[in-house]
Amino acid sequence: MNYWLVKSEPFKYSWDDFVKEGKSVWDGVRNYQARNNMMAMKKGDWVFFYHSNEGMEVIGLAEVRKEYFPDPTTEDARWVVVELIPIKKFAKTVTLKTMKADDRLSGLALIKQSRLSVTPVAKAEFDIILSLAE
DNA sequence: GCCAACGTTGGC
DNA sequence: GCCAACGTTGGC
Repeated sequence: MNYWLVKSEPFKYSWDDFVKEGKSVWDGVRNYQARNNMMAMKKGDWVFFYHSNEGMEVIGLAEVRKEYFPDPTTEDARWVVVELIPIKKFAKTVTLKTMKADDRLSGLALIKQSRLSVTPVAKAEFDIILSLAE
């Protein structure tokens, strides 16, 4: 079991949109590192849902329902998507500020590679963020 | 294959 | 709105 974090600008696609649809095909990723992370996702992996730009916080937990397949929004065979389903919205969101201030999370890929839209989260980091969210 | 120019992301 | 970080493109 692995853990991940995906970013979305809430004006484009928010947690509420995600819940309303009940699932999401994570399309439009056009970055090799982000794509490689999606290709490493296994069914049942857990994924933090993060709001970038507005909010700047981890808002909920999702799960990988379908492993990677070709991105239906492009003819280009290089790009793939995964399908995610919402699990739960957190009682307390975890802000970027909180995560940056926590020494235990200094290695978080979200912080170190701030532009990457799909990042891995270590088990220890996952547990810490989850504990801050409840 | 190098690197300057350019575009995009996202925090502030 | 600004700009740092960084990925991509294209000329050489």
